[in-house]
Amino acid sequence: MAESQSAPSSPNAPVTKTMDAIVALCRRRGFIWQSSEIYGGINGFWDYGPLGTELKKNLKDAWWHDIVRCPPVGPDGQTVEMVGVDCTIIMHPKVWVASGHVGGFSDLKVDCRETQGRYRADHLLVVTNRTDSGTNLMFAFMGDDKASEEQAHKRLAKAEKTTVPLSTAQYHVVRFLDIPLNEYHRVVAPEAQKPGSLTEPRMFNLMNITYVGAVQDDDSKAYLRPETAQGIFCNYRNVLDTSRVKVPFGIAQQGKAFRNEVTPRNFTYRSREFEQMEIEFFIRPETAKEWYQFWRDARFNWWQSVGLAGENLQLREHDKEELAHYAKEGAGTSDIEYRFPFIKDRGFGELEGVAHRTDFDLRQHAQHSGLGDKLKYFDQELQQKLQAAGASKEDIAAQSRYFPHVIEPSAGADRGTLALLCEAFTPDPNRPSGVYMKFAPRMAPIKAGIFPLVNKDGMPEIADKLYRELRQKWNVECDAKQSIGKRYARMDEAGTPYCFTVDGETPATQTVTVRHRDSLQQERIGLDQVGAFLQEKLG
RNA sequence: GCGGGUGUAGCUCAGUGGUAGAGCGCUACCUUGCCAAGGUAGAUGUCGAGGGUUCAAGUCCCUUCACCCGCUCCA
Repeated sequence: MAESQSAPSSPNAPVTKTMDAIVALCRRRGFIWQSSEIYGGINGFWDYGPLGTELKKNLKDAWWHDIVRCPPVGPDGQTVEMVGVDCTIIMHPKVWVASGHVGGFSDLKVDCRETQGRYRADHLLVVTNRTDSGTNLMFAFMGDDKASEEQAHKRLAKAEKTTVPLSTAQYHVVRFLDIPLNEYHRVVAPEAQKPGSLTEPRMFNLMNITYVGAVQDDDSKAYLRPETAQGIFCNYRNVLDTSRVKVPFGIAQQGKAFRNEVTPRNFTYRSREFEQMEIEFFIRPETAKEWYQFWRDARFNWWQSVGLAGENLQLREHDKEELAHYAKEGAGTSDIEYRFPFIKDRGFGELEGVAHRTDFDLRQHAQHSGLGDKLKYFDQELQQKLQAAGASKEDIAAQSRYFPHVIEPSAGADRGTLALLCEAFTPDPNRPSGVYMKFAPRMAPIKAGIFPLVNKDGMPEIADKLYRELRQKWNVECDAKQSIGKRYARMDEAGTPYCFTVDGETPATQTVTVRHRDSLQQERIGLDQVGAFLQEKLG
């Protein structure tokens, strides 16, 4: 633990860039705290303090501005059309049946205490003696794994002092789920040496369940959304009907999502409640490749623009076998990854995934909602183009109505905020704080500190006037207490890029000093130039 | 979920059965003349929580919660 000592307890203690040190600074300065701390905390939930809230808001606002209000020019040279929605966290339970979440992620799982393997209970089979005495061993195997099955048969044969193939008159295969609990001590798990290592089946539901209405029964069961995407898909028709967008266009949403992670770990990186920033971008199927590449690169560039410009950021294309169920047939999936200080195995962790989801979701909702082809997009431009080209009526009808394909750039706001924190954390033994937070000025929680050098001789009044003027546009802080060095040091740990100091010369010359966080350099500028200075630096 | 470790003031830690401490930070006042300066005064502890052993528990035992590390999981 000595090596991972966190933030400085004294001004001169050396600081190294470790996750412990970053977490300690986050706590100490009010970026991030554990939720419900006074009750001992709750695993996988985190609160943002004053500085963290500003930081996260800056990231989300930048995303909203750069994606929804002012998106980049598309690969076709056209202005990208993008609109926002803000959907509920609780949706109709059928949404999650259609999306595949209910089927795929609420399974009974069985753990092996010996091998630490985990199995889906309904995939686990057991080979056993039909007429056993109540003491014979049983051997479990994976139903979809031939090697596992053969091994179980061989081991049973050995235990029963017979040979394979086992006589079907004497031996049979049963479902693990059909074996009574009091017989588990006789079951040998796959790869295990001793019997009795399997736990009883437990429900692993990755979605949070809640109940809507005062009566809690199966009919009132609902889920907290595990992704914001489905709110977009469910409103896709409404957006088309009300906002005059045309394919290609995007719908963006920021919002909370919930997942019962098996093991929340690594500070806020894997939380059970977290915030997403998602785009579903609807396109003609044949343009999938170019739009996929466009968004992948645009999103990568965006993360660089908010301060993750170094080699800690990388773009990684998924291998085929890594692809999600909805993306198997698509143009690809890639992760934008950041090298967090805590992830040891590969070094990089996902910030955003860009996936070609094909038309999977819209088709699923078309089917489950019963709307069918009514959820298809009617492409009038394409229809006119086909008519002009002299296509047959049948072809025009068939081709101009379709389910758009979707490119989904899905980013984590909390992971992004954490990456900003990690990237900004800069140890510096030459400054009193031992560390400063080198946020890009656009992201910095506090844009400027305004200080009277000494708390007298009219300096506080001038500083206060400047403070009141600047706070109209930016989050700035005025502080007159204690020595100027302490105030600069505090601003270093908050990551404030600029400090304006009113000193003895100010009344005569109407100038203040600007102290630059990264270089520690100072310059004098006119008191009436401060607003313009910040405007230029912050964009 | 499994195994190991940790938990005392805001932070870093001392305290091995007998009155809860230090440094830093924080607050007020004084001082100040550009990088956590100095003086004076002050506030702050469910010793992670619950239970047990004991005349007496921060300290020993049990349970639990949280965090860290390694597995596992991660549509």
